[in-house]
Amino acid sequence: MDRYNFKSVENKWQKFWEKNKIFSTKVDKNKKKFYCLEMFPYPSGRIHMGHVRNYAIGDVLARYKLLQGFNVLHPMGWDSFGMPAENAAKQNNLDPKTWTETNISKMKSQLKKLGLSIDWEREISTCSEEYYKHQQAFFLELLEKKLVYRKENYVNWDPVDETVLANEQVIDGKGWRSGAVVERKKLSQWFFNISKFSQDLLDGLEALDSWPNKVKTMQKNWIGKSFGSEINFKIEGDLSVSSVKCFTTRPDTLFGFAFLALSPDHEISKLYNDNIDFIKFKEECSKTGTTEEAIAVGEKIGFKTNLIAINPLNPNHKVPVYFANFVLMDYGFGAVFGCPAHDQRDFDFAKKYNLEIKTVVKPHNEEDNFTVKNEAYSGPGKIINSDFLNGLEAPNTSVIETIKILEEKKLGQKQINYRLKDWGVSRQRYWGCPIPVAYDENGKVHPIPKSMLPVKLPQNIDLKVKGNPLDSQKNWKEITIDGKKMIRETDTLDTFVCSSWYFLRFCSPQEDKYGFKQDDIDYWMPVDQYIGGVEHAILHLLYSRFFMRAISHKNENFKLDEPFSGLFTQGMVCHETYKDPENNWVSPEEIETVNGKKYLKKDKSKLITVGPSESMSKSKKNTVDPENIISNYGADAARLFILSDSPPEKDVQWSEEGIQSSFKFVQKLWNLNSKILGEIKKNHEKDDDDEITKYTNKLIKKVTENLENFSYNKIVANLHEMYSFLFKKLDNKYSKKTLIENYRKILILMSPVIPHFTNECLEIIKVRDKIIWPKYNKDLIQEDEVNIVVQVNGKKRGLIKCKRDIDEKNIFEMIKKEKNIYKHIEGKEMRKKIFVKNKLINLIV
RNA sequence: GGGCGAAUGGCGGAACUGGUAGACGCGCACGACUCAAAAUCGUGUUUCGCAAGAAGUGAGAGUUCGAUUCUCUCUUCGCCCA
Repeated sequence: MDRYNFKSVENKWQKFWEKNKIFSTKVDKNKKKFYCLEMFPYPSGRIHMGHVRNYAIGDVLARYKLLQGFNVLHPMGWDSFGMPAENAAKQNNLDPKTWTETNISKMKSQLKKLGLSIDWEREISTCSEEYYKHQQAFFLELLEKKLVYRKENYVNWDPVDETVLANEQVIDGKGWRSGAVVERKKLSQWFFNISKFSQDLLDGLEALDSWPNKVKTMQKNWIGKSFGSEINFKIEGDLSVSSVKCFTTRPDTLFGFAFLALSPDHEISKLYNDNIDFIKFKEECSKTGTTEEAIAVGEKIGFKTNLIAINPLNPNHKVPVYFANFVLMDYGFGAVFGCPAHDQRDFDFAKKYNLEIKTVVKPHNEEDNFTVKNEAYSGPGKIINSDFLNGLEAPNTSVIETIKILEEKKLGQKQINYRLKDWGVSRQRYWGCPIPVAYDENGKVHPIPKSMLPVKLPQNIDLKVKGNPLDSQKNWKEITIDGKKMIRETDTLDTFVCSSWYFLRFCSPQEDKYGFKQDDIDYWMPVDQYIGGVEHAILHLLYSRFFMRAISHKNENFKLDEPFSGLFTQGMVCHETYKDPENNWVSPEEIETVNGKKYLKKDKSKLITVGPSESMSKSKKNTVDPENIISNYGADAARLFILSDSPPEKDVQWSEEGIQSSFKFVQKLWNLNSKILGEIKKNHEKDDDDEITKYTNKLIKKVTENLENFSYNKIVANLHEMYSFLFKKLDNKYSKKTLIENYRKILILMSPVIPHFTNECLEIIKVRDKIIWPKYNKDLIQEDEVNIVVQVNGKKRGLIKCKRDIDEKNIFEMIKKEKNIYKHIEGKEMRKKIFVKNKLINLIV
């Protein structure tokens, strides 16, 4: 038997697809559309196994939908702005643009070798002027709608990268990329008013039935709606402060009030600006990060003022006012009332500064004299020690009742608060989309006129300067608008902005006047299936959902809220980790296996320790290079394996044995193909056509269902079963016509997973003319004979093979003849019989 | 600390609305081919037991004729938020 030459076959079909533009798509209103999108990659220069998995999953779906007759949009592009380009350029004295473009062309050729059904004519790159000029127009549109604004804000400042970091880019108080300890710094920044849509973004989740619940919950928590009350505290003291506003979700614990804590950035702090101790305290505070996590983990410190706050529910109850590092200025009103007994953070603070800890909620299973001891109690219970609030159910009834009382007395009012903050989009970086505004000599903001767009990034600039490279570009910065001299904004946009609308651009990639054509959007959007890593579950998806709302806002034509009607989050690709005797990480390529033991290839005396399988990462050296895999085993084998071992939503373990097994399976399928080819040349006397037709029908049902449910691993199992069935049964001598017809269907079933191989086989058996997804015939799926399980007292005692739809009486007669089963019921009293048609009979004796 | 999810052979994982637990793959063992090896093919492979049989889906309880599947409690792990 001849060997299957994957190299020439894969090359042949990739060329065929490209030359005949098989995957290029146009709007066709007579056809149902399907928009299949995988998250576009950052052009780092090499694809990794995560990409292979992501794009293999998407490609299976796109090809399946194509075969079903959908008009499929399956595009690809590049998320090409961002820091790695700038850093790489700095290190190697290159231009980020050149670096990025080289990477794109490398990665594109790697992706093409995977045999993806992508419409490459729609390729976009976010760092191209054609792309970002539209983004700048969107920015100005949002500015006009007042959805973009500028404000001074404390930011996470990375002193090494000299840039502002988003909260989620700060990990354990350190910059996610540089690892430097993050500082707090006040800067003037551009913000997208995403919080305006908090409720809408929350409500929108309800309708997203085809999103994983996990992701919806994460977004819900991120938006963080909370119900509570705004309270006005009267202040006494020697300063010109009469009251402080604060937000709380637990007004019902007001009688446990022990202190009022203000953010160090609170308005009142200005009155302490000449207090040396306060200045020192503030410095101390700036050492803790601004993330909620940093605040929760870090030590709680306070600065006592000589102000006194008064409990609105009891004017005789007076407590000290502190500045405290754990109070954030942008949550609530930058002030919280401290109730140590029922909030752990307040508890820690009270312990430290010796403040009263008064219990006002008792758990249901405790006596009325219950007191909080070593930790705060935040669970449900009954209100105690609280005068007229005593006895109320906490927190449900008590919160509502307290708010009523506060409102009646005009001391506060009901309020809904969201955790979601406005999105800071300014980045002090060169390699990003320039923000299209300028400032006059008074610092007033002027949008760059549309006629002057795009604001292009200057080229050939020195990236090695400290801070933002654009800031040092005098020639570029200075601009004249309407005869007035102005200075350009030198910050660039967060790259998350680029990825918040790229899926719209794919619908009209060549449109010049605007970011998209309304007609195209009306046809293609929303994305029917979006596929990508769960790491983007919150930000990218939330920002994209916001961006659609921002464009829709005050817009007659554009009425799209949700960009992605279906979402699928795939798991990571993992690999075993290896260490040599000196405890250094070793990559899989440096290892040789002898008798089941792994040794270092270079030095075979050195035994390798095998560690747990972990997500592939360069630092642990447990990566494998997709390009090597494809050139050694072929794209079909790579696709087959990455889909075979685990369900797509879970992590998959890459292994040498696994890819080899897939490689062998392709060869086996090739042998099967040769055998079938030989078989159809013969003239058989006896036909057994029903058998293969029934089998194929069942297979169509299984594969189709598994495709619909993203159970791609089960499809691979189906194909293995199909192979062993056909390979063994072929000698049963099917008629030529039936064999070809069924085999043709089977090849089509396999084609989303291994498209090169199946196209080659379809060509060989000369049935490449009518390739559509096969349908199964329900009548052919039912078996005439079924196995009925016989249970005695719920225990399986045997199987009976009998005709379909046999009744209880007949099956009982048959049981009597089966000695091995009958012995369990012989001579015993029959109490009950449970009979499930075509499945089971349970005899209770 | 809170939320969500998961737990099935040596390993990755199957099992539709409660109805034959372990599909399929890996690994392993034995056999065939071979001077030999690789490749390939065949057989077997949850555990205990020679067998009949018994036990068995993280632990414990419950509902049921029947539970991997439903309910409760607990343990461990993962992810997200803190």
